[in-house]
This record gives sequence, C-alpha cells and structure tokens, in this order.
Amino acid sequence: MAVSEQTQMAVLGGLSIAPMTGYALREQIREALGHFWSESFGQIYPALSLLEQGGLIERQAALRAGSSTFTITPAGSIRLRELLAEAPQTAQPRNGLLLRLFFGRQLGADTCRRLVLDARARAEAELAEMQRIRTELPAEVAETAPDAPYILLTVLAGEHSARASIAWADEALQLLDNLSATPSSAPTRIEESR
Amino acid sequence: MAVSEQTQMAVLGGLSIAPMTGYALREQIREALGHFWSESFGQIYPALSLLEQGGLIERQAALRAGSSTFTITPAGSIRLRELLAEAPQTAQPRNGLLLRLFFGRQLGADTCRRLVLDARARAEAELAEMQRIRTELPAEVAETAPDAPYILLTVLAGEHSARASIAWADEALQLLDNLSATPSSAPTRIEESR
DNA sequence: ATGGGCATGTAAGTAGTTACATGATTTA
DNA sequence: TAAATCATGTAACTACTTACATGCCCAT
Repeated sequence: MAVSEQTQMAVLGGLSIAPMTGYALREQIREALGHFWSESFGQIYPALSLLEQGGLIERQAALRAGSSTFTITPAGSIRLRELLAEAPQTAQPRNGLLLRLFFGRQLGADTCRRLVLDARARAEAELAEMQRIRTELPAEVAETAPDAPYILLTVLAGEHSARASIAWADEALQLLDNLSATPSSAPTRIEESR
Repeated sequence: MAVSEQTQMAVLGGLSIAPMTGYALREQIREALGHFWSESFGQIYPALSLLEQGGLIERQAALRAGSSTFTITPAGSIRLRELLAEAPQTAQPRNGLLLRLFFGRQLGADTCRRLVLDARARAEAELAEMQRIRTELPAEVAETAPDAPYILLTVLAGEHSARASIAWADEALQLLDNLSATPSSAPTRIEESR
C-alpha cells in the first residue's frame, strides 16, 4: 500500500520509454514531465519495490555496485495501459495567487500589482522554456520518435497556458492601474474582452 | 499546530468580508473561491479554534443553539494582511491529463482524443460559469462593492485559462487527427502557431 | 414525527515531501 | 584525496480528505 496509482503510472510510464535506475527515473520525470508532474524519492523507491513484487517490472544488477536497472515487463505494459485509461483524477485547485488577489483590497492595489507582475514574469519564462523544448523535440527523442507527437501535445498545453497567463496579467495590471487612479468612488467600467 | 497558514489565510479572509459560522464559511469558500481554492470541515474547524485562541477572531453565540458566529478582530485583520503579503507558495503541479497524453502512444490516438474532448467540454463549462459570474458580480457584492474589482481579477483569470484550454484542445484534436491519418510513418509537420 | 438542511467537531486514512543515513563512483 | 554526483532507502512530518458521531431546527 501507500503507493498511489498515480505514482505507479508515472513510474511504469517512464520505464516504458527506457529501462533505468530509480535515480535516473526521478531525473527524467523532472526534466521531461517537470512542468506538469513531479515525484520524489520517497514515492519512487517504494513504488519500484511494489511494482517489482507484482511482476510489473524487473530489476537487473547494474554495472555500479548496489544499483539496479529496472525494466518494464509485458504484464507491466498491460498494467500501464490500464492505469492510463482510468479517468484523470483532478485534485481540487489551490491557487495562492488568486486567493491573495480575491482579498486584494486588504493588500492594496500596489502589492497586488507586484504579485501580478511576478506571475507575468514566471509565465514569460515558462513560455520561453516551452518554445525551447519544442524546437529541440525532434532531436531529443530521435530514438523514441513515435512518442514525439504526444509529447508535443503537452508542450503545446504549456504554451497556451503561459500565453493565457501573460494576457491575463496585462489585463489585470490595467485594471489595477485604473483602481489606483480612481481611489475609491466610481468602480471602473469593464469592456468586453475579445 | 496542524493548521496551515494557507487555511488560516482563507478563513481570516472569509471572515474579513462578513462574520459567519464555520458551516457558512465553507459554503462561501465553495461558492466564491471554488474555482481556485477549497477547504474542508476538517481544516476549517481546527483553524477557527486556533485563530480564536490567538485572539484573531471572536466567537459569538448565534441564535441557533450550539452554533456560533465568528468575527475577525483588529489583530486578525493585521494578521490577514501579513499572511496575504507572504509570497504565494506554489504546490508542484500534477496534471493527470497531461501525464496521460505524454504516454499517449501506449493509449492510442482515439483514447487520447476522447480525453482531450472531455477536457474541452469541462473548459467550455468553466468559461460559461465565469461569464455568468462576471455579469452577476455587480449585483452580488452590492454591499461589499470595494472588493468587486479584486474579485473580478480572479474571474478574468478563470476566463483566460478556460479559453486557453479550449484553444489548446482544438489544436490537439487536429494533431491527433493527422496522427490517425498517417498511421506510423512520416511524423506530421507542425507549423508555427501565431 | 420525520426527513433534510444547518452546524460542530474528531478520528482515521491518504498522499506526498523533506531530511536523513549510507555508500559507490567519477572528476577535479 | 576531496568534493561532487550517482544511487538506495526509510522515518518523520505535513497537509489534507473522508467518514463518522452528534445534535438542532424547520418544513411537510
């Protein structure tokens, strides 16, 4: 127990692309899935033990003493497809930025502006990163080419999300400026966007 | 202990808009913050006890026996502003949909299309909901008018996010269609978007 | 009088992170 | 040979949810 199906899915998925050690798995998850997923060692190693016991992966002694390489078994591939086919469970959202802005009156327009600017900067960085990944995609996954179009979908999601954050931030900044200009009286009128 | 600052912030924030019972607080958080925040009773009641002990909120006996209304104290207002001013802590992302699409080859283009269509439908619903809230905003918060422009920021964020999801889904569906059309060979060429 | 919504609270369980302990191998 | 990196594993902690126990009060 104590290992969620989500984690099993990520571990089996990683090993479905290439056999590797637990340590490498964590690195790969960080690099390839980092912008929408994460796993810590405290999850990965128990998951590897469990999956090995279930015959879904196999452990081979690696060159390095004490370390081992894990390979997915045919049963593991079947299990992976099963897990992937389950409906994605969406955790309830917790957006600290929006929570702060909701109570923004307590915080003041200036501090809110700062928060939005920070968010905008993060989104810009995210967008640049996604575009970098997209240009490097064809080369990176040369041997895992059939996965490339699916990976592209996740990169595009990141791009759309980042662009939306930037557009929202710009609109929000303008509203906050109006708010500062008209200290308390007439609430600023909002024109329809798009 | 055992009550996170995040929860204290949400509880103090809720009570900063109006005094209410723990039960009402949960309802309000659900209705007003539901699309970007959530709190369960298991969080709210311990938080109320803690904040009361700290003198940040006060309990008054309500009309109904056994129930009590909580009011934020001046010290509570100060604490709220302190908490709001702290940098938003962003939990690491876990997007089950993108995880599935990343390993989409195992799942097949058809099942992926279904997943994307579901996501698109959810985004459409979200967009409609955000637009409904926006039109009702001026009326709803008549007495809490000064909060309205800040609340609007969070609604706009939801709209931008939903629109981005829809645009991404449409692009993804087209890519998946191409993928089905060209079974395995020539990976489809992606033209630059924007 | 009873079923449903209002109301409070707690215990148990789930999911996950962080920090630590340990040691091998590579690189500077 | 020392530091950095690779590698495995576990224990303690944090945050949060779910389920339950309890009871009030209103409408039918």
